[in-house]
Amino acid sequence: MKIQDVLEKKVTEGIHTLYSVTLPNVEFQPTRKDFEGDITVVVFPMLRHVKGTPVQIGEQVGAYLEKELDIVIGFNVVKGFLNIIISDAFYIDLFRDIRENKTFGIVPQSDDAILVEYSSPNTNKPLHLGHIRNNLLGYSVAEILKASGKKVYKTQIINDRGIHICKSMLAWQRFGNGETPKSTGLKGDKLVGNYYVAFDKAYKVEVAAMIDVGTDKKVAEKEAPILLEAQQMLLKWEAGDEAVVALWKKMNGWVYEGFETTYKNLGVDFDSYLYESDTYLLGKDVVADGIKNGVFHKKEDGSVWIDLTAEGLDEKIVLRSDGTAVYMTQDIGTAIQRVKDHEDINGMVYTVGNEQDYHFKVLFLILKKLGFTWADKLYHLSYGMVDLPSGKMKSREGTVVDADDLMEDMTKTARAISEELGKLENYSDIEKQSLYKMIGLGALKYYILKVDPKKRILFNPEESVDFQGNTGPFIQYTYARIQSILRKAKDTKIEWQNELKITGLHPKEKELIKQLQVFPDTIQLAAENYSPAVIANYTYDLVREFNSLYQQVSILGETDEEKKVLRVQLSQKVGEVIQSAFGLLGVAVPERM
RNA sequence: GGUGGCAUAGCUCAGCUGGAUAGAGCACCUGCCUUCUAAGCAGGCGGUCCUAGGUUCGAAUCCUAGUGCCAUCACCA
Repeated sequence: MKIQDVLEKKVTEGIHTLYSVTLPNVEFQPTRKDFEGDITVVVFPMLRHVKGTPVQIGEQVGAYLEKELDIVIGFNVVKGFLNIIISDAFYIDLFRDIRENKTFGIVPQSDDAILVEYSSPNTNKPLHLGHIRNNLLGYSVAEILKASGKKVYKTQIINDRGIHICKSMLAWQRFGNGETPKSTGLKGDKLVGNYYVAFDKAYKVEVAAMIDVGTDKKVAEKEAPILLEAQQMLLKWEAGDEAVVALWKKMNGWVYEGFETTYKNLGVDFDSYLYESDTYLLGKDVVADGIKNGVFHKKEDGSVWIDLTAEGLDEKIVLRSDGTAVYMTQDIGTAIQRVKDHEDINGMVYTVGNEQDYHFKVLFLILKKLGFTWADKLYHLSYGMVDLPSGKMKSREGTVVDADDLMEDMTKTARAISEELGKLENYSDIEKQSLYKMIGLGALKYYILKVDPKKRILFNPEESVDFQGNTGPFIQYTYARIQSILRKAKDTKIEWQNELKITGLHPKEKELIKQLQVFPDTIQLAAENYSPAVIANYTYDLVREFNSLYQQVSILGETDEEKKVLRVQLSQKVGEVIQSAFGLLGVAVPERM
């Protein structure tokens, strides 16, 4: 039983005994560091029910608790705060339980299943820093939900069709000279991305030339020959033209290969994929049904709309007048398809940037109006943009931070720092390389995930991501130090797996146990809020607490055998929790660094 | 213009359902490596919590209005 539950019961009982009043609830908070005590009862809210001054009530309740409970060994009252001192024995018992629990904080998987969508890129250009945030968030939230007891399916929908990929295809046909990833040594997504840029360049030249000979700018932008040709290509694709489809398949294939490499390096994975080329027609049937049911209405020109003005939104198009699908149509179809594919799911999470807040608001509302009861279980995991000091990233202007390059840079930075510190003498080059990557990626992932998802991130490529303080490497470093202790403990044959016989705690040890104790609640909180930042901040606090102990007392040098055993056990458990928490963030931890 | 989000130390961020003197990191300054890894620890400096009202015993937190930044409101994605 949790200490809070025990105390709540006793406080309520005490108030009832002392004042014959039944409290609806009792408010607790951790005792501030500047006061003596472990947990604090806030007396102010009781004043509504009990007559008296906060200090009086606090004193009486404190005395009652001390008399009634063995674990309460003292108290003090400051203004309206009753600070309770809990016995070391309680925390030692608590730690015994925590230590024995090999999956501490992790709730066993239930049948409550949920689908998490993330990444979902277009296939005309490589992944960039914005995608990295999306991928890290989606992956981490999926892992957190899993740890909170849910069954999780990770998925993505790939936007593989449309005018954008046709542009790359056309440019490749024209300027490509048959280049392939193999012939150029380029990653497939990079190669295709280059042609997307090449298209834009050629397009701009054409537009400028037309304007020079007197064409109106707007007309030129709409009628540049290369653009018209790309649109022709899209029509051919939709008509199933063999040559176009073959080219489309070939170039998309290159892109997928490139993406896979990036995902692998980033350490994210998926249980399933959907392609828009497979699903873009699905929504149309639903729209047709919706017209019959009166959810949608057709205008004279043939376009189909939904009126959401009653809900405070506006009219939204769901089908163009030429009968082709818009994004909304596809998303309706995709959602329905997913529910069909996963009969056990009880909710879906869409990891998509906050620029699409409105889109998802409308999508969920439409699905609800269509009568799908599961529409209430959809959640848009909306996150802020990653901006550069110069503003928004724009792929056509070459201001994007490329995902692969960034990971490579982080690895290089990790190498430079490691070499300077020179702690890896007997590591092989391969071991070193994998460690540099682990640290570099750790820095990057933590840097992005520690920020509340809904806040935008300002990323300055000039100032490299930190490796000190509240950072991934700092936490990895602590983990490595712990492993070093455990290796030595093993070597020196300390009987540290034995049952604890200790009766008293160092204040730092107590603080550490308190911090360990809240790990399970932290996972639940992170899951409820879809926020890896909650996990990141928790881990940082835990690690700070451990380092403080580490510097203040000797662990293996402790002469009292029982104290030594406790400290080694504490170290081990802290290490396990770091590994577990970082696992939820998708960050690996090293044996040494 | 309508709607939504954000605003906390020079910079980057915490601050749980309202609770004590608003916390970390970076940067700057001062100590600490013959003893478990100094990517560390201990301490110092640094705040009109955007502004003005309101609710409350109590507001960074909740409500209202305003300011600033961002997004969105297209037969775009």
